Amino acid sequence: MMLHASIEGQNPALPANRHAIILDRLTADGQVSASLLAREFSTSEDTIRRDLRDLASRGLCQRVYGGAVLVSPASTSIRVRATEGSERKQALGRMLATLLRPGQFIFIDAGSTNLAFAHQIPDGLNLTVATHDPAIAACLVGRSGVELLMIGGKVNPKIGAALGGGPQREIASMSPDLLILGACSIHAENGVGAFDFDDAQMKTALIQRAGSTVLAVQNEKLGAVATHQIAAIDLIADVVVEADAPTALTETFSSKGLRVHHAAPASIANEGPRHAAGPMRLTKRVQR
Amino acid sequence: MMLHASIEGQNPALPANRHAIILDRLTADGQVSASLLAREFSTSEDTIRRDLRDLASRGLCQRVYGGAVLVSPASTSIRVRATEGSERKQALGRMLATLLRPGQFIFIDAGSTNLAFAHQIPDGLNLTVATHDPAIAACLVGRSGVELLMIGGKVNPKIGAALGGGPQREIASMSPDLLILGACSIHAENGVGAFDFDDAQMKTALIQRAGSTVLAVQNEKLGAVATHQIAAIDLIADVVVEADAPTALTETFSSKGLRVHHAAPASIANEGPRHAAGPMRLTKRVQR
DNA sequence: ACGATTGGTGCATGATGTTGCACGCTTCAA
DNA sequence: TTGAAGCGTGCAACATCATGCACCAATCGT
Repeated sequence: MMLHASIEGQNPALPANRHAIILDRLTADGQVSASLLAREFSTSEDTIRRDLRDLASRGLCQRVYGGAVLVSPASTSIRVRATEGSERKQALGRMLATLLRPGQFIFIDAGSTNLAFAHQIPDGLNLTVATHDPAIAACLVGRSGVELLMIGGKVNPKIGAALGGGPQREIASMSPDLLILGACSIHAENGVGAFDFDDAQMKTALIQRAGSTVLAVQNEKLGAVATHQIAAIDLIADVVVEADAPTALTETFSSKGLRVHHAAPASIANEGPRHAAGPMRLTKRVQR
Repeated sequence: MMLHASIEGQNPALPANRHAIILDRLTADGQVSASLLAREFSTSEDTIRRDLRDLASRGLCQRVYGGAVLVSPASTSIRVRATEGSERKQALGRMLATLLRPGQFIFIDAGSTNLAFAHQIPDGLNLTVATHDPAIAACLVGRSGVELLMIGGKVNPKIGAALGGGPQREIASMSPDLLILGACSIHAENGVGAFDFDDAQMKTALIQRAGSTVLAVQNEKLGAVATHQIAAIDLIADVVVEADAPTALTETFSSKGLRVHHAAPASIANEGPRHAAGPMRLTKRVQR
């Protein structure tokens, strides 16, 4: 860990080395400051920002105003993560819900976006729903017109769902009509990826079992390449993107034969769930 | 959890990280003072107030005059909050939590009382927790010091948990130290009962596997007789009752060899977080 | 050897996010 | 009831960001 002894202000680090050093600093301190790193490497902040953008696109860190932080600090629970960008996730979830057909057997993959989707599932569709995410299951318990199958196993605290050999054996006997695939990266050439090994294995197995697969992605996941590849892009039938998704990327998907669905803009419309009054501060602190 | 080492008065925390640090402080102490935080981050109180407003708008804390306090344990989903509700169940859950020992393997049966208990499980006990209730699992996901085993299967909408042959086979290989048995009836002569056939079968199987069984009951369940008998009363080691439980009934339990634990009265139960002693006095008056 | 290409870098600019302060109002404690 | 502390809002100053562009060096093909 003492590889990169750095004299303040005089570090001739190679570009590739900067990434490693930044990651070290990140795991050590949980955060890095763009301006400090720039001074340390005696480079411009633009270069640091580019590095950070690069790392973030690989899922290795999360950009914030002023620098970057660890992807999922242990202190911020799933519950906190679920509150981030909720309007945009709800919009994606609403569009996903329109793809459902009565009587279908659907499998809902883990993730906060899919949890938002689960809340939007309308009643009376007589669906059979399977999931390995306890939060999604809890949200669907007692919902009329939903028969719920819970996949059990040891719950991975990072992903928030049951992962491993047991769950994979359980789904081996299932043939869902539709798979709602969870948050991961998607790229026209490199296909679909995930950031955790067990999660990737589970997703791979799910895609193989499903009759059709639909994927909802927020803008920051578009065009990113993750550490674990899951499937080629032609295994995905539909993709749901945000209203303001860059057309340059969505066109690469449709040219590959995917159906691209745009969610409604998550504008000021859906403000009301909690305190209607009160000057809420809606500024997002996580960069995109 | 010690990611953000902070030198008093000189914390170079990134703006976005303040949220995580404040949440840490909040869960540790149950309350935070705006002026103290401002000094600690060497920033103005305005910024802290903005942060607090932001967190509160996401339901992660509750603003009070002078700072913020932990949101009362109802911060999960709306559905959960609806079924949870009563302070009496929280009081029972708090007493149940005192019966836990570090390193134990516990199984939590289904039910809203047990969900209230799950919220009260303290951190750092290094427990292994198994449950077949998705709501309870969702509440424990990502909790530090908890290894979570989810029992899968078809979820019974009435009970809100996975029931049937599959789940019973899964638990057949488990030997939990402690079983937190769910809401059912208890009677000194007729033993313990439940109101649903599948649920009763599950509970029977659980009791047989568990090293020890504890049962928390609200007053209305005391002395009642349910439709399906589960076990003789001597299979229960501990029973937790409400503060004002009729002594006539509790004495019949203790005469049978059960340890009877009385929960704190619900009226004062929700007063003050764990650390009563604090230099600052944040009024409980909630801001709007 | 030589020109074209590529990737990395720094700078300028316009846009966006954040912070501290002033001011008037509300709440608290004595 | 009164003084002090806390609070919300608007605003201006400042910091950070994304993008386009020019420049440089290394690489590659001819």
